[in-house]
Amino acid sequence: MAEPTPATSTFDQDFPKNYEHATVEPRWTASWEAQGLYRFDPESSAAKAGRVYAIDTPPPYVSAAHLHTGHAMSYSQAEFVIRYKRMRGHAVFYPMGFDDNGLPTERYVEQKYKIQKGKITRKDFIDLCLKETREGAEVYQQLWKSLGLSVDWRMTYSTIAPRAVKHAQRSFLDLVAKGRLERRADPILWCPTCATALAQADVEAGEEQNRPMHAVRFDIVTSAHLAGLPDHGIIETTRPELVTACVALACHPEDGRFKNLSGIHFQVPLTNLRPERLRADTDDGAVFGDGLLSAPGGEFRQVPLIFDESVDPEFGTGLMMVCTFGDPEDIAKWRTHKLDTQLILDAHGRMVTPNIPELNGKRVHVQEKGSAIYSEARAAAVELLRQYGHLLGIRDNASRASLHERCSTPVEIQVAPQWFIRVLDLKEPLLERGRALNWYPPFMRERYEQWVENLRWDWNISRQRFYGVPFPVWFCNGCETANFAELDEIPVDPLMQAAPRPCSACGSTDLRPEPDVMDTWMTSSLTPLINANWANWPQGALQGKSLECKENSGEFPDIRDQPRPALYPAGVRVQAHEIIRTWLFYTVVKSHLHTDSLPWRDVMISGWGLDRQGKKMSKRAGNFVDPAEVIGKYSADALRYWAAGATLGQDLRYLEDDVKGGKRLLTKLWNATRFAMQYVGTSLPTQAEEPTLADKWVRSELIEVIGQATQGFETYEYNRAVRAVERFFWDTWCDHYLEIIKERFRDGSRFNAGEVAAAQNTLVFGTYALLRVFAPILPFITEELYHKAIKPLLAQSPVSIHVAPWPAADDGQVDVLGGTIWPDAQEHGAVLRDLIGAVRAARTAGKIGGGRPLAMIYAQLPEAIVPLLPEVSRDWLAACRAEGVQLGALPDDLPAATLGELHVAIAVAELVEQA
RNA sequence: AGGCGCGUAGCUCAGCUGGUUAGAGCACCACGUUGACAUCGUGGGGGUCAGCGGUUCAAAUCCGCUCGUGCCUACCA
Repeated sequence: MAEPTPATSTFDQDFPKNYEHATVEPRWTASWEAQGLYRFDPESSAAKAGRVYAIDTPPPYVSAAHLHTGHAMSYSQAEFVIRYKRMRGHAVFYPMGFDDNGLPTERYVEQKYKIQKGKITRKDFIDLCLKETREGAEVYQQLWKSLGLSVDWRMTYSTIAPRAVKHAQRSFLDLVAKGRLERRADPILWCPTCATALAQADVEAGEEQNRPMHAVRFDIVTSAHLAGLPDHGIIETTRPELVTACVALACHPEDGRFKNLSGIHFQVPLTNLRPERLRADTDDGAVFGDGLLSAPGGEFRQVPLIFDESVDPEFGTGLMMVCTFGDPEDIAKWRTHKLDTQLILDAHGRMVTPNIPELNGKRVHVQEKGSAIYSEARAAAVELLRQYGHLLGIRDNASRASLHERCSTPVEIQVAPQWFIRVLDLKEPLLERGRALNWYPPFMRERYEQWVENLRWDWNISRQRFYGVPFPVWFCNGCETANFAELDEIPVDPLMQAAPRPCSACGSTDLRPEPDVMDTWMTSSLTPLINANWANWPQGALQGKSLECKENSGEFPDIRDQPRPALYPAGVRVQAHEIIRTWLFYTVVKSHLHTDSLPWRDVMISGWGLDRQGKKMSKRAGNFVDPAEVIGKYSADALRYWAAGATLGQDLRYLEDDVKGGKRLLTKLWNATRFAMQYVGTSLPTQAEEPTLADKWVRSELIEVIGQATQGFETYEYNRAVRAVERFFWDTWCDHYLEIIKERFRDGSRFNAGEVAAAQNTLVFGTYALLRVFAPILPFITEELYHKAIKPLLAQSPVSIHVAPWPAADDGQVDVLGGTIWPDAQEHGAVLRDLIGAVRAARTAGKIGGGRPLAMIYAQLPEAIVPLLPEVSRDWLAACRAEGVQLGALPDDLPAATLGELHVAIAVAELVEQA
């Protein structure tokens, strides 16, 4: 009989009664950092064997400085799986990135410093952006560390740093070489507030609101007026201010009302207006001042009637105004019918109508208070149309505007030369890539499919902004040829560096830099390639390498800036669902074009962090909770525990009670481990063990639970893993097993030394296994407990629980105590559990506390259970602190209970003595 | 307007390929706990699994429709 090791003062010192997360967590953060525990090691055997797991998580916009528990949630969720993979023996490559180039940062700086593009020098502006970027990154890194993210901070990238710039420029040049890039002066989406071109993905639908429909009369040109035909047509439009940009009226070819009108022309209202006083004096009209009025005096511009299948005869009057440009429909008809172009908006959304002073210079869109949008240009146009008798009516009409997602301004369409990546011809191969990717959860693929199917624009990557990756391009002032930098000349900023050679076409040395910068997604779409240092790859780096997105092959130069093709394709991309159409889509495009492969094997899509009411947390809404506060109050582990409660792909509400639940779990884990170790002592038992049913049962259950947890992590369903483990721990391990074995250590007469040794082994190895399966979720307390309780007992102990082997192997074999599952142990253990439950119910019925010994348990049991009693009864009696059991009819006068088919009554010790 | 997700206890949510009496946590009630528990344990109340119809020996689960809700996409000049 081994002596139990009771709590001593030494034990209390080594193993404090309370768990202090506020001191423990920062200590381990520092320790892990000092050891370089999470560094990617290309020399490790796992890396050399090709067991590499590279992670591509979102580089947050550091400019935002608004981290909330929603961010903490999604990064934690990714990290659960990352820690699991590390324990499975993968060489984990987990870098953090910061997205600090582009429009989001510019918008932030503009708002913070109340400045605008154009009123500050390009250099000053960029300096401010860089400053905010540095400060933001610092704050973020602090939080990520306190959250326990196992990032290799040496590998951090920034999307404005030279390495990323080089990648973006190489990507550009590679696409030029592949014939994927075009410079075109197409009509493109345009933000009048930001004064830049946009891509389709930058546009979002606004709230539905009243956007009145205006009926406008177009007179038919007199010479074409035939007897019996009408003398005018009526169109309906929500954009009356664009009437003077009309280039055609369109109808459906089968529409009977217009069939006979083939060949006729209409007069465009207001185009006959001229400024009153200066009409005779000048030709160009550039000098009109305020107070001038227009008056009829010129010729009406005439536009044809065109026939187009896309016009819906049922809509409005069946006659549609085509102007340049109100919406994509206009562009389509403009293209098909080769129509004239009448541009009347400038880059800031102001009307350019020199002949109509009342309209000229007026803003098309003005953000009013609330969500209503009032347009001064529209109001003026309506007034003019009414004045000249062209406005036939206004009716209410609900629809929604397309907004620039960064500033919520309704987008316009402009024509200006831009760089485009042709993608519209790639829909099929891109859909094929989407199908080849492993989506977790699978239904998220639908979002991708729909986006690709609905693509309507090539990817415009030009932005008329300051803070972004420059195009490595100089234009020839002589012949307008675009001259590109060579691969060995990047990264380069043409605004700072003169063209390295004369124009390739005409030999001129008169070259000017491309002033535009690249779309921010041009860079962030390269994150898997940036991590692999693709821009530094030699020719043929991927040759002979499987791009099947299976396991990666080995061979790593270990210097940070060296090419690392073995990290590509990455193992997994983790991101939220709302950027499937942007980040995920663009990354797939790039990998398809650059490497003819997928960028990663798996994609894990997380949901949103919601507030208590179920609204998405955001800075703008002001409904966010600061994760640093939560960590301070409840610990990072508790916050992570909350995050682990989300079903993959589903949103999760932030409820403080759930974080408190995590804190409770930590306390329980601490106490249970501390309790267990009191009975183990300072070394493992040498006595051969003789496990009882309780030992066999709990070990068998544990093995099953480990299997469930493994299965959960393998499919990125961390919540299944944590729920299974937590339930086992609380219910089976604490409430049953630990209660059962107390008696083994308390009363030396009941159990022999082999049985005590069995309990001690179970405690040690069960605790070790539990700590390991909890470790991905609760990295801090598991590390602390591992070092306090387990590591000193093991002969060959891992330096950290986070590099300890996962307790299950690929083939499902579990290494806990030899992985033995005893036949019938789970079934018989369930009987034991029920028998204990029945007695506990009887105690409750008789108001008898669990501490009071029982003299006798009277039991009436089903036939099938009776034969199990020899195996079950000792643990049963021990758990119930009962002297004996007697089968048969139950005495009437004792506290009794029924659980299923089990009927029991109990007699406390004193009562028996008195009887 | 299409697509996807969700609708299960007062609240927040699990319930994978259909199979005992539908579960957990929180909240609530009662009882017990000076021997691991800044508490914990035991027991209890509480559900038309949104609704209707279908398939099946068997449906929270599969199918159809309807309603509500959220998101994605498209938007109608």
